[in-house]
Amino acid sequence: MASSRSTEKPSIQAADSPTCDKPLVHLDNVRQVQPEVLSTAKAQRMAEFFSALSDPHRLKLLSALARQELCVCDLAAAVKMGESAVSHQLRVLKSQRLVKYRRQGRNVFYSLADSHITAVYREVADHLDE
Amino acid sequence: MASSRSTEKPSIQAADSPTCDKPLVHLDNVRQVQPEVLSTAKAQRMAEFFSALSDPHRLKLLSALARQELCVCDLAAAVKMGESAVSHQLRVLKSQRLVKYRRQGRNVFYSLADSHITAVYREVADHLDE
DNA sequence: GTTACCACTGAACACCTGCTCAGAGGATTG
DNA sequence: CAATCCTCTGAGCAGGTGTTCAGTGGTAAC
Repeated sequence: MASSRSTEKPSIQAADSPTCDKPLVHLDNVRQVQPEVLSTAKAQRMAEFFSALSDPHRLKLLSALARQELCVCDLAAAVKMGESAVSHQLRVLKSQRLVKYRRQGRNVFYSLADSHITAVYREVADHLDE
Repeated sequence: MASSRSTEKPSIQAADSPTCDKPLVHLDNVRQVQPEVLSTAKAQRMAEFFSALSDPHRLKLLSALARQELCVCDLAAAVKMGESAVSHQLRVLKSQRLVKYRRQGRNVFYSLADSHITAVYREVADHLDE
């Protein structure tokens, strides 16, 4: 038999878990939980999304855009950042589809992309307020 | 109306904006939006919260805990990480009150802290699925 | 008491993030 | 076309993040 503890552990190894050098205190729990664990790919995508929201300057930009659409230099003035820095951060927000934009003459106007954002915002605000 | 393009800029400076070397294309917009911008303190708190969710391993841990409470070594096995790494990450999740824990003998069992977490999870999943 | 086990911690290291600075691209004005 | 404005991009660098490794503390079993 495989493994470790004392006298138990009947036919513990799942077919796809070839080796088991870890302590595994409650192996049955582990096996129940494992199918519920996020896939690496999906965890990665969600992490990138939250990562886009994990900077105070980006959150300020979003809160400004929640009011109305704005161009880059106005955003920079509103949140007191350099325009280059704003542009870099907007790129991050764009990559996660948190904002959309339209060109008008020399300006590029940004606005929030969809409504999930505000919903997430509210849930988090509730969580932090308690 | 106030402002915008070429020949104006009469008494533009707000009382608390002493200097203005930035382009400020649409000053009226900026002044409308500014009070809506998150305070630095609140933006910081929200950023820290999202930051706790911005790592794929931590998201995997949370998805495992969504099923049932687990101790550290079981978590390590479920998400295929070292136990030390899990312990470090759980510290982050604890600091944002995303998980709670109870001691039982040699084990420490972790579980999700409250329901806002799953709500946030659903909103983000919806956002990413479209 | 001794041993084994589970969990936590600190240090060191590699990697990633976000800023500033300098410059390029695109569009409008004169 | 020349000049100006708004925006974007790449390089370079401080600072933060996440891992492993080694060691500590606390609890249960012998």
